[in-house]
Amino acid sequence: MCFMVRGQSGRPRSFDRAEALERAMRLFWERGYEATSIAALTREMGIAAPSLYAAFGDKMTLFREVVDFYVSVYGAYMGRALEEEPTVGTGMARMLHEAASELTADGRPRGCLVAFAANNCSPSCVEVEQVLRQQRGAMQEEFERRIRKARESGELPSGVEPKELARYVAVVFQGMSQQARDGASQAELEAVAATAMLAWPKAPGAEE
Amino acid sequence: MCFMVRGQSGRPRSFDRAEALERAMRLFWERGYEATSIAALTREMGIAAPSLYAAFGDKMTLFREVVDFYVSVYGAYMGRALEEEPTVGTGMARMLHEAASELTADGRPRGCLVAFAANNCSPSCVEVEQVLRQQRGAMQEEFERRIRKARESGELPSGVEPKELARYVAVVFQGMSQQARDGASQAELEAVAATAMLAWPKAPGAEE
DNA sequence: CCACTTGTTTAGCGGTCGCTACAGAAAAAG
DNA sequence: CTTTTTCTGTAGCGACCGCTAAACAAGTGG
Repeated sequence: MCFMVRGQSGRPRSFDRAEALERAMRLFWERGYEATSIAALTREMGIAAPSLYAAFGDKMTLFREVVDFYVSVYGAYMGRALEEEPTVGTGMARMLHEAASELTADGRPRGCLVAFAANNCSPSCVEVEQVLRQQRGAMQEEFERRIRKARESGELPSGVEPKELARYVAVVFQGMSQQARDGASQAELEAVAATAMLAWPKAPGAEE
Repeated sequence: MCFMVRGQSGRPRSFDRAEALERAMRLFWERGYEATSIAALTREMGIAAPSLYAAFGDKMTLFREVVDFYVSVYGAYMGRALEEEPTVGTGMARMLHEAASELTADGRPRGCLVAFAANNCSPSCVEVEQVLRQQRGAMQEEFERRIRKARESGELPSGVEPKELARYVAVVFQGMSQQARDGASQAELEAVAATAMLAWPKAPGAEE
């Protein structure tokens, strides 16, 4: 009873926590927060309810963790596209182009979890709606920062409003996500992305 | 017992059916299909459950009627814009511009019911999801028809693909709807609509 | 008045929801 | 071995879900 601080006492967990989290993510991704019951989660994760609650807290805490995991894994391509491309225009184009394939990839639910997992919520779980709303806001702000940086370096006309342009890109992405849910193919979404980029402001020095 | 076919026997209904339908619509619009319980509906409509079932059938039948009503009343501006404007370009621009104010109007839920009321559904009510999916498809086809007509009359370059362009407009509209839910103002959505129309194909004869 | 039809009210059905009390099982510590 | 700690399985809590049986109320037709 003295210094048992190794955190290793007691019966060991009988399942892989990371794998269980991923399975939970799949279900939330497919059906959304409220429509995913604890019973469905335990079935899919292969564990009983008390194990779930011991490992992840309550349903909402689990969902938060799922969202964090999703964003860091399945949303990472966005930040990469914006960082790695030399100009904001090619960055946004690449981001939307990659979104077309990410949102329709085989072997996973279609569309974006952040865009759809908590759109229709009972009054009891507005908190969950807020979590995703905040994530969408963060994405939009990332767009805005990149655009503002480009404008300051003279890459875009000074008349461009970063907030407005960022909102436009977010609109296109979210619309593409809905289309993916409704069955649009990768090629169809790529065409949408290409069309959307026709609205992108011309560089200051580029005459036609 | 002979020919009482006037449909006027029995105790008369004690509530206004049309008003009850409208109140139901508000609730579905705000919360979506599954998150709106019968208890919430009866409370809001001011009637008891058996009256609801007698007048509207079950929950899904009521929802279908709500959707039809919504589309014919709150979605009518779309068809009007596309019909009344002389060119497809001004028609789409007006439609998106009006959407910016429709989706953020005071005194009603934000965003489009058809876009959001059944995004996260349990396996038990995929049917409802299909109803709205079909409505979205109908909207997109309406866009496509108008674009095709314009192309055939030489109003658009022959390289334009009506289906692709229609999907782009649908993407913008659905994204705007999401933004409206997330709190975007009418002015902000109008800016998005204006930006989106920058991608609209130039008329064949119009040089710059 | 009575017969008939239809709406309303109360009360509650079987089922699922998120969540947990409790007892047993599996590890480390002594 | 026993004790302590932590996880697992069963079983079920109270609340809510969509929906409805049954008794009563309010009209029409005779």
